[in-house]
Amino acid sequence: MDLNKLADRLLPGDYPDLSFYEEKYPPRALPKGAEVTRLAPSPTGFIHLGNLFVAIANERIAHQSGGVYYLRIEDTDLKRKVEGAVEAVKNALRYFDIKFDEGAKIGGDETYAPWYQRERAEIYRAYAKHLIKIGRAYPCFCTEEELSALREEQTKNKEITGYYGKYAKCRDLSEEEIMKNLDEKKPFVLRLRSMGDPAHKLKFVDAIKGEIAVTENDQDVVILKSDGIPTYHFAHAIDDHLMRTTLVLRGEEWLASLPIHLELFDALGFSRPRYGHNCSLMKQDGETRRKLSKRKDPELSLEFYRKEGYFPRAVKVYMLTLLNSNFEEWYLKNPSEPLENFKFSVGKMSKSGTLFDLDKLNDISKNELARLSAEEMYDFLSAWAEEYGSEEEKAQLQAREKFLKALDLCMGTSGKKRRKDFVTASQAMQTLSYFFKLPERTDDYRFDAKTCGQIFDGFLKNYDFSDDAQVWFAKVKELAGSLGFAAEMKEYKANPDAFRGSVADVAEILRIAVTGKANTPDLYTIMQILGEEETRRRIKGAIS
RNA sequence: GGCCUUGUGGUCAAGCGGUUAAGACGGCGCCCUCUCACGGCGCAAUCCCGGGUUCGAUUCCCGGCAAGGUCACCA
Repeated sequence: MDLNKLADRLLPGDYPDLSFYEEKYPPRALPKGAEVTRLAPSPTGFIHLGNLFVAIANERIAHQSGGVYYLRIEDTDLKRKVEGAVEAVKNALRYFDIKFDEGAKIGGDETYAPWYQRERAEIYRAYAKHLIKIGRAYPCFCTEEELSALREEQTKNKEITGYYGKYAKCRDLSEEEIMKNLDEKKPFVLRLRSMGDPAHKLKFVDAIKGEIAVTENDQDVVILKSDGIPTYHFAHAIDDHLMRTTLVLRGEEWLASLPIHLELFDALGFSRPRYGHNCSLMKQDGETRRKLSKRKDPELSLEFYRKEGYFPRAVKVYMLTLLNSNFEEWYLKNPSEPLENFKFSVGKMSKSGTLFDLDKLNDISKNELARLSAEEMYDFLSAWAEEYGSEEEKAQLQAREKFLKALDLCMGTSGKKRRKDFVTASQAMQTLSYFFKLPERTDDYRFDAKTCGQIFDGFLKNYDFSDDAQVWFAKVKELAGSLGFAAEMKEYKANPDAFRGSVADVAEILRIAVTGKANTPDLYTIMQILGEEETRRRIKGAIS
């Protein structure tokens, strides 16, 4: 068979010689050891935690080695394409402080553009034509019905499914048959003529998993779909070669197709990049654990974290602690160093599936927010409210001075000890709400109305807004004593039966009256922030 | 089902032939304390199972088992 003729018939037109592309996209001039990595999402508009997870690893490796990190869009499947998705990806990653050097909607060096696979169709076809000419690709006219019938039969016979060996019907079509099909305008796909043998197992060193066994590929996979657009596998080989990627860090779900990629690189005459397959984020679901799923798990969506108001750095820190097991210890020892100073290593990435732990994230979030000044916290909350806050919350933030005082109290920014009251922006706004209006009581009075009334009356009678904290508390103690409550906790603990309760109970009743809650930071300061009028109004209102 | 990967407390995990088997989160208890938060101290809890190899296996080998991934003209 005249392969050149076949190639011209299948992919008519002039395509540049392959050396053209080699020269157009030359090896990158980078220092020794520099890694070129990428993030290559498909534009579905849904960017999730798993993307962020691998994105951070790729970013760290590129940048700490003095290499390049780029964004490529895998838009070969138009069924999945969503308008504005690329913007969404870019924005989401920027929110979490992941910076690209070049790529789609990024700008930067255009040498290796275009970054959209749809715009690279000519390149793929040129290589596909080459594969036809050297006998490594052939047209397949099988219909989807035929293919699924084949699959069914194979399944029934407990055979391996797919297009391979004797099942590859179109693999050995004669020239006449091919031409006849073409004349009849039958649609076709281009398949790889695989030379692999699954009986051959090869050792392969994965950058994360270490030495693994790979079974040679023997599937004649589709490389060009009937619309002339490449499949992922083919585009991956060509793009990562031409964009001069040195390390392909990707999710573990790709491990199964590694044999295909290996064969493709070899068939195309490309040297292979290194690969690292990282574990996916899992979630406990009843008895078993599974991959985080888009439909069932809102916490998979990055939007979830923005909406809840997680501090972006906290999410990043959590990802880093999952990504590199020694990060946490380093961070504990070097809390004020930039995160970039941590020596990230691919080899330390976890081999096994990691269960996503919201408790752990929350703990990290608390710590991260506790590092902020009141002003920084205010700015963070304002930015969050701008996008996700209610009108009421926005109005509360308008009272900046008062808000800062409340933050100062709740964060302990002017005391010796920092408080860690805040986990997320939405939770913080919720927590702070009693500074602006008396919320519904979340805790009940543990004493009868008469006792409470006595406490309110007694407090109001002696309350002087200009008292300092010591005097104020002395008065509360005095009030407690006069009503048969222990003024000193020590006395109470020594002999609880001798009192109706303690000064703690008295303070609690006042606290609930003023804030609706049994637990808050220092009540004196809260009253100072509220002002005398509001404080009195709330306590009076509590007398029923 | 085939192939691949993984298997240390509830979770994330250190470990790499001999350890009282780190640490962090969570849980529980105590202290501090007007409550909470912070902080301090402490407790409970782990090497998937079975064979080897070895003076000695969490660690090395083999075999099970379990979990996960993947088997498209989706990525």
